[in-house]
Amino acid sequence: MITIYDIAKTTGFSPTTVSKVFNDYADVSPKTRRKILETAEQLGYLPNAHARSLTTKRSWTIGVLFNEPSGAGILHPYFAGVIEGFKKVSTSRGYDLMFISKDIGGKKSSYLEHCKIRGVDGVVVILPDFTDPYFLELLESNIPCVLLDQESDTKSTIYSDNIAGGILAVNYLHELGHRLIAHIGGGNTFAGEKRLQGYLQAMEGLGLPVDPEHVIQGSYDYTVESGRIAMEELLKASVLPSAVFAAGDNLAVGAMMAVKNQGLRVPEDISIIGFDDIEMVKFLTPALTTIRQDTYALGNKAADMLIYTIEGGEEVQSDMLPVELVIRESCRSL
Amino acid sequence: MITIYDIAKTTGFSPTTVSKVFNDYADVSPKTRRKILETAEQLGYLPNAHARSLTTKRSWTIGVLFNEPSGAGILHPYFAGVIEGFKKVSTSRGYDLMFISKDIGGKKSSYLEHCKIRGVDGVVVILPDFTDPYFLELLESNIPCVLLDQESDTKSTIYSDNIAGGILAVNYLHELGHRLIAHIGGGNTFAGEKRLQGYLQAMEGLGLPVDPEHVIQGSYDYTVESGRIAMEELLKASVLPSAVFAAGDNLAVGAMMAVKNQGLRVPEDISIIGFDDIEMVKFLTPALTTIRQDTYALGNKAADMLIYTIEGGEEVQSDMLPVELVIRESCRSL
DNA sequence: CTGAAAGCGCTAACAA
DNA sequence: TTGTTAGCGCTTTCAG
Repeated sequence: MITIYDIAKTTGFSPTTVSKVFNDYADVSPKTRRKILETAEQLGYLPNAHARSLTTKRSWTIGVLFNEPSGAGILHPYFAGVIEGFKKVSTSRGYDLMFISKDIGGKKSSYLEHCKIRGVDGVVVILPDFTDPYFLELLESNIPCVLLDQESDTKSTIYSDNIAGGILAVNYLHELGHRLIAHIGGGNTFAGEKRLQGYLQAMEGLGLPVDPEHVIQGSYDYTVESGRIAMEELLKASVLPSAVFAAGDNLAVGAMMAVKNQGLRVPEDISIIGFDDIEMVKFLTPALTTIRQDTYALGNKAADMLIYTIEGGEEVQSDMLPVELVIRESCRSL
Repeated sequence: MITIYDIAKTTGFSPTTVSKVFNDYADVSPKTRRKILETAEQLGYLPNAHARSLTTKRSWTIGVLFNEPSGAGILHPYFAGVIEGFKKVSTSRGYDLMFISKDIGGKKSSYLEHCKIRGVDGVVVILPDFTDPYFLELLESNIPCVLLDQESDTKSTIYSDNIAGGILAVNYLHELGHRLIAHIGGGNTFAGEKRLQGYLQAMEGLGLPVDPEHVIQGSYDYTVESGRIAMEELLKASVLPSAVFAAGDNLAVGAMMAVKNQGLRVPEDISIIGFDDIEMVKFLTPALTTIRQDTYALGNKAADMLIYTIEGGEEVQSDMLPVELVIRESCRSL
């Protein structure tokens, strides 16, 4: 392995000067800079990130925290989209991404400990379950964080305008003539609660009564299976809704399955609208009408915020991105 | 930050002894071991991974290389499934995962350089394009690697039995009575070529002629769009096939779209079989018949192999996992 | 069973 | 503009 000492030796300068060149110090003459750069090239020198981190206390690494227990994790398009967007900007700003789990060195540990051991500069948190004590511990630490789909006074946060999304969905259904509008919720999650709130708010604004039988909670991990179960429940209601707003596309897909299994049709018998606009839903029959959230942009923004904090920004930031109604075929006009 | 020096000071032992405790050396008396562990706990000591890596030349980090240009990357269920499986075992063995891109420190660089700078212990490669010079450079290096869907003499490899999958698909179609069987290929990729090979082999075995007009290549990144385009091409053939075997589920989905857009129906007019069994396809109408590959198992195995190499295994390993026909509704009996 | 000393590769005062 | 010195936190001989 070639080190700055090797470069120092062959150029005749000191290691310090060599180091200065690689750190863009101004007080190096153009001539020596050139010479050092040249021989570094010739020798095939590559800096050692660990050594650098040891002295500077900066690792240029960002930890990625996401849901493991559910197994949905990385496989869920929401997560994947956010990470994709996040990676794009963090990479261009010089940071690499590392997965942080509760496992480290093959032993169980907390997220916070894992982060400290690895010396990450900051962490992006994409956890649906915000009651996890290890997550809470992280929140109370002074590690730079950005939280997705979460609210916090101490850490920066970013999320889609879930309430507006819920309202958008209900209003659209109302415009189509629907009055009996049910909701399949995203369980005990921030996004789920906001979407439910949007639903409730819109129903009230429209003067539509909410039948308690028409509000069913799906599971926090937004699986198709959970949507199916919720819809089966809904189909047992004394009065059937004519439309349902599902808090996630997977839930909506599950709901469509349940409807079909029951011998009913979407949208002829029941209209369904989802939330997310994951890629697959436009290929369903009927293609799913849904509320689109821009996961890629969410990831971009999250990275901006986190890097701002990492690089000394004091302000706790928060941002909300607009959502959009995407009309396809799963909702019919009454 | 608490270091082993702090522990040494408060316990009265030397830093060396403290270090030995954390490295499970046998030559420490149970009593001192206990005392050191206790005060470490009290002081809230956490090891510093960078410092450790600097001396040991081991980072307990595995680099993850995957396709970025296509943008499909992490969003593709194949990739996500493999990573999920890979992460599971590598994490339990004490390794963390880091994304490796061609960007480092905000500047362009090669994969190999990025790996060396970060000091990863090994890398898992999931790149469709095996002509990428930076990938080749990595192959020629002595960094431990495991390659997915690739063949190599110098690095360990793992993939599904793509040829058998192709054969399975064609034979199934043949059993259903199909004779005019077309193929939409996965382009210039290892998996794509093997699947094509399986197709050709089966056709020949069955004594079915292969109409050149009936073999169209999709793009290497297996997108829905590329499947749609390929199918449109196929629909212009002088003789229409009664069935098509698509080398990937996304391609199959695109093909289904094209068929529908043309006013034809699946499977009444054309039967379609895919490859992968990504989650969404069972929710399509008709639900897609496909060849399932076990991406999670692929990831598990890949991690086993890579860690074997990292930890000193000399042997270049290679493994092939079986695939399975999943019959649903997109192929009809003639 | 314990510890002293050296060194991993790099950066950061501070002098010169 | 350049170099000396010290040190980041840890591991590893090797000696006691």
